[in-house]
Amino acid sequence: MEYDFRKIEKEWQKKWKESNVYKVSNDSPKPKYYVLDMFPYPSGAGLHVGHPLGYIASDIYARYKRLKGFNVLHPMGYDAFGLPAEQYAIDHGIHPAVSTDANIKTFRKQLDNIGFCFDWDREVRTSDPKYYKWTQWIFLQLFNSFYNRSTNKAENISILMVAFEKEGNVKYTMPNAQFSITSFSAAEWRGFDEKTKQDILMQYRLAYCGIGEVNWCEALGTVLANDEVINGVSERGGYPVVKKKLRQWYLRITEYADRLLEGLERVDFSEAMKEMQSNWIGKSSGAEMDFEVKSEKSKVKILRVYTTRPDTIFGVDFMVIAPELDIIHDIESAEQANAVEEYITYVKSRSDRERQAEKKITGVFTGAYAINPFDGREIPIWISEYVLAGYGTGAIMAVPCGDDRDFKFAKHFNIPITNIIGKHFNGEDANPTKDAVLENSGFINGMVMKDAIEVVINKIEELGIGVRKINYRMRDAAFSRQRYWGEPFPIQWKNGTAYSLDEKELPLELPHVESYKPGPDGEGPLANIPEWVAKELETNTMPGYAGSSWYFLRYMDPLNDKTFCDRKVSDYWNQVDLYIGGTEHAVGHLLYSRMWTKALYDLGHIGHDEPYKKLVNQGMITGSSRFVYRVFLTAGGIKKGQVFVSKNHYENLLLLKDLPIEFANYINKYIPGKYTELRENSEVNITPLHVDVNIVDGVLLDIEAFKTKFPEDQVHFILEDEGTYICGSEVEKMSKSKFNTVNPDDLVAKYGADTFRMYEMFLGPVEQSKPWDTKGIEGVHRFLKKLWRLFYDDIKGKVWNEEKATEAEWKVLHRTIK
RNA sequence: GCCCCGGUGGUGGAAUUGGUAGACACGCAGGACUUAAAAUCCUGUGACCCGCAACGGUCGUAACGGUUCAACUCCGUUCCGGGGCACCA
Repeated sequence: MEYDFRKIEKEWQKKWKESNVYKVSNDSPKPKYYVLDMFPYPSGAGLHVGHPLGYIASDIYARYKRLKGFNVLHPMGYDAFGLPAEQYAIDHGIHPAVSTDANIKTFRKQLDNIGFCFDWDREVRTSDPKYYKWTQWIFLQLFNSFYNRSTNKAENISILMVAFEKEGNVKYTMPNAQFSITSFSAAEWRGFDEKTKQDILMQYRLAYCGIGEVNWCEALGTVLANDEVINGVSERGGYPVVKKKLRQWYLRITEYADRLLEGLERVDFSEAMKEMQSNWIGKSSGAEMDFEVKSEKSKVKILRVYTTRPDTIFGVDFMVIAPELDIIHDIESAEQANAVEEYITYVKSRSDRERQAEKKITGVFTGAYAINPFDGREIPIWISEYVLAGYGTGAIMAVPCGDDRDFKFAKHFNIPITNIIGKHFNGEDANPTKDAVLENSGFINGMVMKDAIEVVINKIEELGIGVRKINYRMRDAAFSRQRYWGEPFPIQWKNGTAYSLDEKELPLELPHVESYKPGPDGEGPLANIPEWVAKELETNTMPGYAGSSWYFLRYMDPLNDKTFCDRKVSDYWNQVDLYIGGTEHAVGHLLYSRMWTKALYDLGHIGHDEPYKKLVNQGMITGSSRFVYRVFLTAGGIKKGQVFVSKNHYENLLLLKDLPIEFANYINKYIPGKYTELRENSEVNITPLHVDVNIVDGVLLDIEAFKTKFPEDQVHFILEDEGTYICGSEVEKMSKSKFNTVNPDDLVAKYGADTFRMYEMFLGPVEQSKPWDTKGIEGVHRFLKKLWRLFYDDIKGKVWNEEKATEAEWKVLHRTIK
């Protein structure tokens, strides 16, 4: 009785299905355990062997926990809204809903093949109106909330309105300092018209609309979030991204910066992951500090800067303002005005991309001076593109002996450098140390720098010339896309004011469109639909991360049509105990879903404020590409023949002078022309070509299989001495164009799901990235056959019985397990 | 440039309050079975040395140095690989 995996697996999969064995109840006396995979985007390409790695790992763990007596929630679904489906629709005229549905069917079939123990009754699709009804509902929760900084949580906006009626906004600092009205009394509030009131409330909402500089990608026709832009180009497709001012929806994630940071201490994520997130949040503490300005116009009296190093105050040799700041025109001298104007024009001409790619040292003197409040020194005020308008106050105090950028700037423009750290500064490099003893530093002379920081902050607060201040690098997250294939906003505009739709009107369904072309003025395709526009409905749609920010909650209670997830149910399942997925979502999905969880927690909809207890990041499975080497003679050569040379010959060919005689003979066989000619003319073109890895065994090419792809008479081979063809190899990303993808279906068909699953796990640690190599799968398959034979002999059949095991047998068993 | 993680046989990896390095498995080699091959079973398998053999010896955890009776494990320096950040003051 041999190991007939096809029969075995088919039989069991059928049994599982019939008996609903993986159906999970929300009502169980067993302790719960929640194992979650990052749900896939159902792309048209289907699964390759890299995708199931994490699913297999989580599946094994889910089974383990189930056997250990836990009630295990292990669901699967689809992140079905997104750009590629829409792009495909534009190119092929197929509605995204149709192509997405077809893709999901393929995915499901492939997943079933591998024999996962998902509870498919809990499947979710983010593009399903029954699902996005609740995405819209949660959006409205955010829209109708503000962040109360004194209670440190999200609260309903009505609380704010009551407070405004009573006492204005004294107790509630407006998060947006740029807004035209930042403080008002109760009387003033009552005097405002409806539109002004709504505009003010918008400045507080956790989901808000505003005009902002956004990352606009012309090629994709949409706005992208910061984490979707890599080095000035779009993450998807690598298209140029420019800054553009547009009306946008945002999530006020900055209000959660501290809690997102603090929460990291309570979760089990890898250090690398935590670091990525905390870098992204980028908390820094220091002080804002005012400098008196001395300028011709004397319009502006104060320049406010942000610094993390108040201890270096006596080393300030110049100030720098970001070129975008309006204050520049109030302080520039008549003499410098032209130069300043010229410089601002130059900066405007530079794209973000250029600014990041070539970090040139540029800048111009404004003609104005700042006064150091501690020693009265006059400090020249410059403007330069290296200071960013969006961070801190957009102005800095420059300390060239301690900061590399300031140092280079000072050197470039010949600004004298004050040394406040003695021998720690060598005059050739800045030294950012905090451990030096201060010199030339007035009242903090002789102090160690890190101790002086506190002393100086206290002093400036005492003198009333500044405040202690914490800054974050993280910005509010752009939350709208000028696209079709996403959740519509449940928002209706009336006289330029956004109002939420009533809950009863949800879901606001995505209407059918004929064209996916963008609407006018940078608006999305929904702006082309007259009925939509007539109702003044929002024409933007939500970004891809909207649906994925809360899907782990919907799995708990997927069919509920009264609420997104019953509170009793979410209290039972609570946090995801084990979450498995790739690192690419470190600062996107993971941060957003953590924020949504915290907001839902604040508003009392769920009972926990961190969604994932433990996160494991599976490594990427890279492809191992194989190459054949094609030789063409470009002059007087063969007309239609192609010669494929094996690897060793290829390497020799690259070193023409080392070409062995035997090889010259080969060439004579297939290529007209003498070896010497070849050498002198070098009119030979050798091209490595990707060859389908599925017809290569290790590095040995299946020559017969290869020949089927080319007409026999046109293909010649120059083989190794043993008569084999050795391919070249290289590790690359797995992709169809590189012919290095391996389809799990083929492997499952050949070896069975158990072999395939075991082999994926055998490849190495889940967290590690590693190249796929089918070579070792035979060994795992043999191992499983051996295991099978422990129970069934090929001839004798069943070799086990139900007798009680002897002590010796128990020993063997446990030794084996160990 | 800065930050984080890692480096043990041909391969995946065992072994750390410092105490027999390489468990287990894959692969590979030799043998058995077979007309032959596959499958299967048995044996061997870090490198080197001595010996008919049993036994034994030397080296060995990226490299070098240090602490220790004792180092894969602790410390220092360097090299290599992977990942992240990159004008955030």
